[in-house]
Amino acid sequence: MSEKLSFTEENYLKAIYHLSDGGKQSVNTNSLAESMNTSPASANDMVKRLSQKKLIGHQKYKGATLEKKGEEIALKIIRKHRLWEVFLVEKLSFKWDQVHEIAEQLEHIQSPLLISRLDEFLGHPTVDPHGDPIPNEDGEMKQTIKAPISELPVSTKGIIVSVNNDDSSLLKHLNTIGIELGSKVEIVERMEFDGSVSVKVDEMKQQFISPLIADNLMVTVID
Amino acid sequence: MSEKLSFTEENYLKAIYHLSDGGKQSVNTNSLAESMNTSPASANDMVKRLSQKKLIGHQKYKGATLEKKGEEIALKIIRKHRLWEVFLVEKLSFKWDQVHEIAEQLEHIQSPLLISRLDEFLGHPTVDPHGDPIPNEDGEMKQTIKAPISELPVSTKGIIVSVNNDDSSLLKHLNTIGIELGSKVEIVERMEFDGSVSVKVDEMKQQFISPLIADNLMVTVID
DNA sequence: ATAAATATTTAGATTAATCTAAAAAAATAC
DNA sequence: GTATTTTTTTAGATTAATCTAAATATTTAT
Repeated sequence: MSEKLSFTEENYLKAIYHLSDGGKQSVNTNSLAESMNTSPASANDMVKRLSQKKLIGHQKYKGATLEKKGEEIALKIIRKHRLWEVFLVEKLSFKWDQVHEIAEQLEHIQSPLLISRLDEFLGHPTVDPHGDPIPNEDGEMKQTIKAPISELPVSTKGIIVSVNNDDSSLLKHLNTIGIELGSKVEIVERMEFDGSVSVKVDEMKQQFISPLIADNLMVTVID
Repeated sequence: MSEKLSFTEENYLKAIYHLSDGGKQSVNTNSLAESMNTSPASANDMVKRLSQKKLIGHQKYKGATLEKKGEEIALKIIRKHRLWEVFLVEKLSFKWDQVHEIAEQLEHIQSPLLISRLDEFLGHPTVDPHGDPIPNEDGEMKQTIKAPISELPVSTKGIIVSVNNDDSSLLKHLNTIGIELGSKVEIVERMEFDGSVSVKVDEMKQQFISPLIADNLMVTVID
């Protein structure tokens, strides 16, 4: 059936998937080359190769578009990447910002059984430690909901994905109360009179959060 | 420092390590080629390459011998391979005979931190699911002790590594009582009057084992 | 709508890892 | 100790993935 792809080919497919915003747009040679840290000529060579294999579509001077088969492969790689990231953070105590490079390697391991077992072992997570959604076995991804803590109902769980504010004293405060990008939070209680919020951080310590902070902490909702 | 090796180069080093019985003997081109499923010409090409990099020693027509640096690398790969096998069996419920191929891929992932974390996560195992010893971070391997169940003292733990007997009714019996290659056993009690033994299998069910079987089940001792 | 800037493609070369076929050396057999 | 067999090496070719430099097409600006 489908002949085995090289790591490089897989990486190109993944890059095309991301740059095309999930296969919606076509990807021009230069951005692809930049994303792959290579020359436009090399990117063009690879575009020809992948197009020959019917994984992407390509007309001269018109950029690359994912074909169905190519998109399937890209989604499988993304699934593997994100599952491994969950493993590294949840089981091996890595921080959210240490896992990407390792997952870039692990995503190329070939074994469907390994991935389904890993998925089960991790409890079928739907988002990775950066808050990005994990495609299921059929390549379907749940749409993620991203909102400030101030807008989430009580008992919602989520992952801190960004801080809408770069005031250094705010960042320092977050640091001291143990909240960082990638932290898992659960809304415990909301004080309606002033909008302050009580959250549980990383399934451990409970923290009180001021209305201002609650407005600036963006969270991706889990489940 | 040491330039990154290709998967192929790593695999050759590993093969040379195994074929030379841990660096003791020199390895001839033909056996290396056979072990790598390739032609003697290709193996010879690679021997030249690795010798150029000072990872192995090589004189024309005299075969290949591991240099210190090459042996270190080989041991690191073997360490990774065996740790991943433990992970697959202990954490992802693979059977001992399903893990080799996947570990062949995982052993090439580069990240010392990943391996030390994995080692810790698995509780610093000293043998893999086949009973082979796992080198530590310094490349040292505990010598394994292999003996029939009949000779092991009470409370010893081990892994079934072979059955010294291919009587099919014995194999069938082992099968029905849930003992197979790779099973983890602990000696619970020995009946001195007839040499029969009570063992705990895979940390669950307790089983009674006849003297004949106890003599024929070879075990590698853990710890 | 033409010129200038940008993007894309082609041509030709390079490197790693392989191959086949043939030559050369070493081991073995008689 | 010569002939035969086996092992090892060389020579030359091939394929994938890359590169640089040059050529060509497209887009943008005036």
